[in-house]
Amino acid sequence: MFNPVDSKVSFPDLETDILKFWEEYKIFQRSVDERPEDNLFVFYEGPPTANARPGIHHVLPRVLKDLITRYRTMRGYRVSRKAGWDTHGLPVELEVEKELGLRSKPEIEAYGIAEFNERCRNSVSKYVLEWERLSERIAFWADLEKPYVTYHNDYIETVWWIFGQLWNSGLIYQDYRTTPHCPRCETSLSDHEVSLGYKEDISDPSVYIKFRVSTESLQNFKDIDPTNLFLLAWTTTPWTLSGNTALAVKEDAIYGIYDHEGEKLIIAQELAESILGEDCSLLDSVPGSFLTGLVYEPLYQPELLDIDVSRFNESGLLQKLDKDEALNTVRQVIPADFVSLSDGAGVVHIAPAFGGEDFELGRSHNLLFIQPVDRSGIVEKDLPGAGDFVKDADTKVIADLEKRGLLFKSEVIKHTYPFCWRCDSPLLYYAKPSWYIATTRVREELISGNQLINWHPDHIKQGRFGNWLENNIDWAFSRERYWGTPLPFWGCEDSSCAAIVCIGSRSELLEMATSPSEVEALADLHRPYIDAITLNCPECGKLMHRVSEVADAWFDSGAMPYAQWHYPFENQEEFTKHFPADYICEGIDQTRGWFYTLHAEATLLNSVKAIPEGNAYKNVISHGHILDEEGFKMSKSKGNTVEPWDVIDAHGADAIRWYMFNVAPAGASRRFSSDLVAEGLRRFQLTLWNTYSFFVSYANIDAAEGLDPRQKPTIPAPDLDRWLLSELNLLVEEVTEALENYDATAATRQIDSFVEGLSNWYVRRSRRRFWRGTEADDGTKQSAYYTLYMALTTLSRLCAPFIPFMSEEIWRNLAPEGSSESVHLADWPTIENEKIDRVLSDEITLVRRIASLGRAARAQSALKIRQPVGEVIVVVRSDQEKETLRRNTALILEELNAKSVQIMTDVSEVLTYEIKPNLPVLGPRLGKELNALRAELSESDPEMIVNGIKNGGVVTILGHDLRSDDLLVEHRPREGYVATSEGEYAVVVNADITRDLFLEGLAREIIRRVQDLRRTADFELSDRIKTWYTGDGNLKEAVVAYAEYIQDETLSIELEESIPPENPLVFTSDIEIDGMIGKIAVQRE
RNA sequence: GGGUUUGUAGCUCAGUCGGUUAGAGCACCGCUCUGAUAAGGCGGGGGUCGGAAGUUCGAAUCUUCCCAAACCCA
Repeated sequence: MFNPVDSKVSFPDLETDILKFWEEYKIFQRSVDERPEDNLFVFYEGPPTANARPGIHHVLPRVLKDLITRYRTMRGYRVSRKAGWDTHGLPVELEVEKELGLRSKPEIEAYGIAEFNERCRNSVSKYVLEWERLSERIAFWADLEKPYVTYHNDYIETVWWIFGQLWNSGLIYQDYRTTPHCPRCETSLSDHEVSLGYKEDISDPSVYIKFRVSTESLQNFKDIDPTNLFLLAWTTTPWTLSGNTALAVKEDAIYGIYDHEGEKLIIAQELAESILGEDCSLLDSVPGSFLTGLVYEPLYQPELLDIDVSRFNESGLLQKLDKDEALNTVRQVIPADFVSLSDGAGVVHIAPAFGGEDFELGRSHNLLFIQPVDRSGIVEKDLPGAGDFVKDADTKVIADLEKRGLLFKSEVIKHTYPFCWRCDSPLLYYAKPSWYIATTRVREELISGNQLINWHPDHIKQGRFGNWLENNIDWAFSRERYWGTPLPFWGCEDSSCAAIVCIGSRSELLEMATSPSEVEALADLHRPYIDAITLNCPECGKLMHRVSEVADAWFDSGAMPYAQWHYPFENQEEFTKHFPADYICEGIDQTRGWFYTLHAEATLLNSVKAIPEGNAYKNVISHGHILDEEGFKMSKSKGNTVEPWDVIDAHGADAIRWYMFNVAPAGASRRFSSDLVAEGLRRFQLTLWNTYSFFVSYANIDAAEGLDPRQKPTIPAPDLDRWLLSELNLLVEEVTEALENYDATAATRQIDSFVEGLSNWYVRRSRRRFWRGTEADDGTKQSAYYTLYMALTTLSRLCAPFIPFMSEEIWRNLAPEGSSESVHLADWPTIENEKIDRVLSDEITLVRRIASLGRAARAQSALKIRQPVGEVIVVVRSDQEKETLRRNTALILEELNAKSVQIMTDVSEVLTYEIKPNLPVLGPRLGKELNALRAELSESDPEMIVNGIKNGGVVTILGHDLRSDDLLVEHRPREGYVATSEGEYAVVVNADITRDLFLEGLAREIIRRVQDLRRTADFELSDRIKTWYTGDGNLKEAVVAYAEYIQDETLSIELEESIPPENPLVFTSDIEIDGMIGKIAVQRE
């Protein structure tokens, strides 16, 4: 006996029970521990940040991770999965800033870094419980009890070790980079943050400035008089003009030299008219390349004002110049591709300290680098607008230039400009020193390593990820922030020594610290505590202080394969065994995120021989995003997230999981739809559940007679059973292949279609075998039970990784004696090749197709299904198909409720033909003549052609010899016949109803009414009854003629023609069938 | 601005080494069946296969350009 199964089930309740079972019996732990230690499948968990509640969009990656790891477990691998939390970084700091009402770095520092970081630490665990609760509820199995946490000291120490390895190999250097900088928060903004703060219609100055060309450089400049010759440049940021160190032109553009009110102006010819107006004359034209090298007089010379001046050296690094060197360097015209002729003057003002393109140009042309504005945006020293914020300095600069006669034109434009999304300050593009890892030095290794990664979807490899690696730039990994892994670099306080050391471990720190006891007392490696530790300079013996920056939190995430084990300080063996990962899975946005940082750090460490392998992972699913109903990404800030608990409480976790796998391939983005979750539940889960429930209820009835579904039948299985077992094994094959290929969607779609066939064909066709009593058994009942039992227990294992709860429920109830107590401890089903019979599969497909056509034909006949018909004629393509159907005659008769069937390959009396050219064959052969042939074919007599090509004959049309392979013959019903056809198949129904058929139809109507009455009376399925009837002569005749049939079908021990007794135990109903009136009654025996 | 991906019925998706009338599920309408089912069956409406041009006997499928969306980058 199995536990009774209610067909009405609440999946959320069921799942909660299963969760208790898993917890009580430690099923997860055992699913790991019971697998052999030497057969590992390594999974890495990409750490989420738990500083916000998890949304439905966090469910997808979790269930994809869980699917593959569960599958591998069942395949016999030991799959340890350490959970992890990503805890550092700006998003965390921003949350805390918001909470505390802090608006800038000075305010944070005034508040206190220690307390601030403490708040950050608490904030990241704020929602850990929520995450754990959701993870558990959706059956995401991971070791949540011993997760790795990026803020732990051990984790930080491993990150330091990595820095140490890279530093020792010279892969780390310091350089400037240009970033969008908020002068009020005094920090760089990420691109994402910048894009949050663009504003339209911002008024800014639009000024054209005259740069005087110095006369010394004009020896050979055409025949132009060098006096009063100016280059005309345009800018919307006059405050950057003091940082100007070059002018850029487009080499292949034409520049004109114009006489304008006695001055000579150089400007792109294309733009001249719009800027100069008509009040000018063209003196000469030159290409931009002719201008390069021209020396011009600077507008301002900060080098005279004790402002630091540097210059890019040959290695592209900035080198500070002394005053004389600075004064001896001229400013020149240089070429640049990015010079636009769509606005401005075609001459671009270059200030390397204040723009990304400018900075790169400075580097490639060894320009001067002058930054007379501090990080809070205040102009320095004696420049115009000194002491003012840059935007306020603009008007003073303009006034100054006007006074000096160097302003050509000053206007105001409206354009789009970025502002800080937090404090609304205008952002400045500002070059700042930053720490870099020379990833470009291992670019070849990054690219060749990528070739070994198995990407899903595969276009990521050469597309997104491959392109990113091809265009790799050095990794700027420092952040001027507080809550992060502190960079382990200490610099000598003596600027003439300027030595830098990198600390690779706590013990090294202890060794080099000026006060080892302070290091020993260091309970937290974060700022500000670490900042207090000083070292003795190994070069000069003076004090060294830590640099102020922390590491990019992405660096932490990429360190996870090592840091999760505190490698190399501990767990060397664990690390070796768990590197690289067999499988990882994250969103498509991680291409430049975790997928890259993992790959980069492994490649770098391998290149310095710190680890034996250069790839951190072998297989990866990069999944698309869950979008909202409008197709936009879900995010907390947009407020368009879906609460996962609502969906779970309504439909259950299995339903969500199934939806995630089934609705779209993992790589595609999908709009979340609760309706589709419900649809999957109805179509798939409930169908499977009801099949299961059907099985259990009948098996329990028959158990009373000693029937055991687990018992292998002694007689050979009927075709239907063989068919199901064949389909089942094909399914095992397909699902296994799909999962080996990390294709969840293909797998679920196969399972879906199997369950459809199981329920709507196998069970429907087998229902009577389960239903009839053992006394009527022809020996195939045992086979039916056994077959369905095999299907359900196999399905339970196949479905276990997808819908772990329902699979568990089925397994726990049905699993054979001695099986593992959880399906998740069981082994993946093996393919029994000898059970696969593809011919049989094709045959049943044909039979189902013919049955479907037949039902359509019957529907057209306007006869109800209960009314038997005399004959159907089935037309198929070949003798082989004819034979197949002949073997399934009984089945077709029953499906179509017919008395006899004729199976033919040619029925010209009732059908006519339509002849079509077989295009794939004739197309290549005939080419252009195909159209003429088509026309001719539609005019020809189809019967003549069919007769012509019969038995290998040839028909000649328009000079072409056509054989049967060249043509397709389709059937059309002749007028007056009820028939349905599809391609070369057709079913014809003879709609003549004889008296006998009519009575049988009536009998079936009566049976139906009795069954209805049984149900209204709430009888049990197996209750035997007594039945009374009275009525119209036709009805009586039908009952008499088909008494035995009616009794069998309705389990009526007695069938009596009389007025039923008045008795509360007797249920009576008046009936009316096509105007024939009667009465029936039933009573339980 | 660049790269990658996607665009097929109201919704979610199949289908593309070029081939005959572009399919399925859901939703909608009609009919039907029912002693496992929240179901099942049969039929119907609903598509310029994102748009345009080209190659070809033939294009949802190949080529080019354009449009839209998502993601990444600038």
